[in-house]
Amino acid sequence: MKKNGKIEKVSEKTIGRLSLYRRAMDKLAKEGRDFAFSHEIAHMSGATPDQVRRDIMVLGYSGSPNRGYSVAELSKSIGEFLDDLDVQKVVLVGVGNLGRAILSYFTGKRPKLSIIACFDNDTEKTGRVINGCRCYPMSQLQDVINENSASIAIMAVPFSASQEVADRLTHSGIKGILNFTPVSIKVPHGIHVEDIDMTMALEKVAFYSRQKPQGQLLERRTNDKAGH
Amino acid sequence: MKKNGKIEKVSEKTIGRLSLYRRAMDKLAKEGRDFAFSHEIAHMSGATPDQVRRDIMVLGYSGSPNRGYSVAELSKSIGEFLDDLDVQKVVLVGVGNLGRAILSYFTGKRPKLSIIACFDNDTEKTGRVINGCRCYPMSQLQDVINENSASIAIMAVPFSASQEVADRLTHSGIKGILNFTPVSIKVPHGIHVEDIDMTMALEKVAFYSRQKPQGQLLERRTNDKAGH
DNA sequence: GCCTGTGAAGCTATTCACAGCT
DNA sequence: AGCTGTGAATAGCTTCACAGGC
Repeated sequence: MKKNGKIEKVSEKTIGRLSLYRRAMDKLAKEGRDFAFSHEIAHMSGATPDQVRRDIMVLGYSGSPNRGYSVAELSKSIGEFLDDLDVQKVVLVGVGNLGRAILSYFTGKRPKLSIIACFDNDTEKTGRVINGCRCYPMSQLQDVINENSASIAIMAVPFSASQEVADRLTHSGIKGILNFTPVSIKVPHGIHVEDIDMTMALEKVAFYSRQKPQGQLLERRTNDKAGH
Repeated sequence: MKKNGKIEKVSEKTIGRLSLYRRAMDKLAKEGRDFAFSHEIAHMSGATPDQVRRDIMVLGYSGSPNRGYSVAELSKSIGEFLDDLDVQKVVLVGVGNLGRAILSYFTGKRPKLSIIACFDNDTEKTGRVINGCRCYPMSQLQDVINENSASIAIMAVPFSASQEVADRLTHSGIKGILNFTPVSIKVPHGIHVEDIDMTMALEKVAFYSRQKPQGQLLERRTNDKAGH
């Protein structure tokens, strides 16, 4: 998004990294830092200085060549870009081990994102408050989502229930899904799905940590000096 | 990897998708299917038929134009490509909510990947068996990794401990890390790190599920799973 | 005819390289 | 001197398009 009217495409990768930069800013702010250079932000976020500067371009915010970026202002700019004006309401579906871990993980992490309800079929769980979150039976999914205008769902249900739950969520007006299920769910056009596939991630690590025959194809060092 | 000597670079994305294709094969096998077409595999994995065919090329395995790919043989080929000959030993560091969820999630998921130990500082946990996995104190990290030749670690520790744990893991000979910590860890060259950043993922979903002022810049969903 | 395998084209994302600032 | 902002070049990925096979 440029300062003037011109609209520009922002890549999904950039969106993700902006979230990381903001987290870096929060950390620096806590340490009392007022300014940071692109290479510092890059180091903290696992990116390159070029990426950082290019990503920040979309915010329409500019740093200063001799002091870098203002920690407070960059954080604010990212917030204006990423966050909604209101708090966005989130529901969690599936309160098993993973669901509970997610609940305690996210609680209070981001002020503009609030998990307002969770759902499960297990009558041991429904009606109770779990990790600070009220648990409803699945039958109330639609109602609770509508009454609260929740727009985001986190799915941590057994894979066999994935598609059915996804359908019910999209019918209830959910606009984005964070899917922890190892299933590629089908959603109507315009609904955003972000998959977190832990098995795939572990298998990737396993592949790259294998002893490769001749250390081939994993590298491609050109002539760079230090690590990253 | 071509059939003949020629070595070819395989992209990280392809590695990830091969893992998904194998899972699709496992599912089809359970349903009694013997063959599958690229478009079916694509549908099940959230990919395109072109991608599927191209990814499969690296295996050196070929399908048949009129029956598609043999479910059993494709699964076997992917296994030969992705898996090590031996079982790869995995350790989990950090047995909080998330760590326990990970333990129960992965148990028995993949025969060639075995979580052989977990670690924590909490003396309530150490010495016990948690979700089928023996829990050791952090002080025994190096010893247990070495004695068992573990090559992979899953990190689910508090972010403040991230870098220190990563250092100890790499010093102990760990070759790959699945990092659930919201911190970009620094590792020596040659060690593979895969990050699962749940906060970033949720913020991405939140961004894309926002009602945008003029529906601008969100057009053009490229990697839209639903396709059409 | 509809599929696979694959060179070639088309895109997207990252990196280079440098002007301009302070 | 060392940084930011940004066109231009490059590398990496995906999609097109079509030959070849059953």
